[in-house]
Amino acid sequence: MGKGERTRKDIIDKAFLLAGDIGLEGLSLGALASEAGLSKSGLFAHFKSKEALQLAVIDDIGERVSEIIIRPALAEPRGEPRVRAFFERYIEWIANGRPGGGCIYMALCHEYDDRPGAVRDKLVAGQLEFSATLERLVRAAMDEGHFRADLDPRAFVFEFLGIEMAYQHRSKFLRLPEAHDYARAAFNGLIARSRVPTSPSSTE
Amino acid sequence: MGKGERTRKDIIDKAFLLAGDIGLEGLSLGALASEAGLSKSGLFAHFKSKEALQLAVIDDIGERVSEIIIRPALAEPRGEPRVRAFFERYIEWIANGRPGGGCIYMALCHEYDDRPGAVRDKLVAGQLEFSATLERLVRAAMDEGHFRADLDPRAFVFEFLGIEMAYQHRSKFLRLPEAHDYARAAFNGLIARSRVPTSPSSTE
DNA sequence: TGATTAAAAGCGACCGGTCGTGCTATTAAT
DNA sequence: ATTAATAGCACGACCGGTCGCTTTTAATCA
Repeated sequence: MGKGERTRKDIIDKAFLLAGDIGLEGLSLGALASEAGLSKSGLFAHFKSKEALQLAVIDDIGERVSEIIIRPALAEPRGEPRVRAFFERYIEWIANGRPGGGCIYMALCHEYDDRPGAVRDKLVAGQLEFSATLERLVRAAMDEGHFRADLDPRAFVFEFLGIEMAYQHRSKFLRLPEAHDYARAAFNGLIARSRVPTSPSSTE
Repeated sequence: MGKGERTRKDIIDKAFLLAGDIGLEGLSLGALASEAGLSKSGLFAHFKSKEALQLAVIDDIGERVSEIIIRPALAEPRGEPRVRAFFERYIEWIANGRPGGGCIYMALCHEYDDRPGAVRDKLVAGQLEFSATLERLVRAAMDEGHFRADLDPRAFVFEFLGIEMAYQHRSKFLRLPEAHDYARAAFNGLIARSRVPTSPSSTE
């Protein structure tokens, strides 16, 4: 029984890596089976359909995100350090590529832009929850006086994710090495704009 | 002959729309053929392979981008209006979805993150050229004193594309209606930071 | 301890379907 | 009659998924 659970986890791990390369939909069960060291029919003993496997992979991604990004960030002091740790963990996840990272929600979405279904719903839910977590961090930093009170946390999240997306796209697809520096600089600018202003009176 | 050229353009138009929905790789020649009103084998009279068709579609996207985004932007006065027109046209392209827009490079890239080939190369080239055009606009605005001299044009382009990506992702996939406003606000912030400072001495 | 047995897991073969891609016959215009 | 273009069709490869059989595993009982 324990052995079986181990196999199931192995399959999800391999599927996680493959999905990072070719997406959740393009993932071939035959390729996954041979990668995980069993036959295609053996897969169906663990997952009753491709969709069930995809949903399991999305669950797994959520757990990885919690473990690798969210939990370590929450271990940091409240306010800017916590938001910054969130950024650092996130950028590191993207930069690592694989193993252990490399596939995050965003790369998997475009396949489902116009394709409704349980997989799409779960992807959307996962990302909304992720955004909400970051938004909560920012809101807490505002409440405790680390960020300016007139900041819009959702706008912050919007810009944050834009930076991460541009970083992922320009480093992984366009292979521009300077993307890393620009991402960090853009994030620093975002933080600077979000901090309470040091000079007391600056009216535009 | 003229008739043939017309048919070829029709096929590319349909392929452009289909690729916007399901990507360049997921595009099915059978679906495309029936959509364009000919048989699957009829396609091969116009394009000798799927790859040739994909390359033609990418060329077509480049022409559309020139026509719909770049050319109108260049008609605006130099400096901020030109950069702003670039942004407005781009955001409009994304918002339109279809017909006539909706498919832009970014949504097509993830399929080729780890798949080398002529299609990937052409996609990369198209995007680098697109980025270079925007970078040239920003650089000109700097040279003519509209933007601050210590601005990094590539960093500007990085943030610009990040905003557009976040907008596309959050409006088309997550269906968040506020994405439009946040994109515009983020762009205004980017412009404000890029302008020459009105208050003469601000060291920080 | 060693034999029995039932269940769990894995395997190869195979199904219907779709894919990209060539070949061939038919059509239609010159 | 010639020729260019098209439709129909067959092909091999691959897809997600099913089925029946064999092997391994682990608990049971003598």
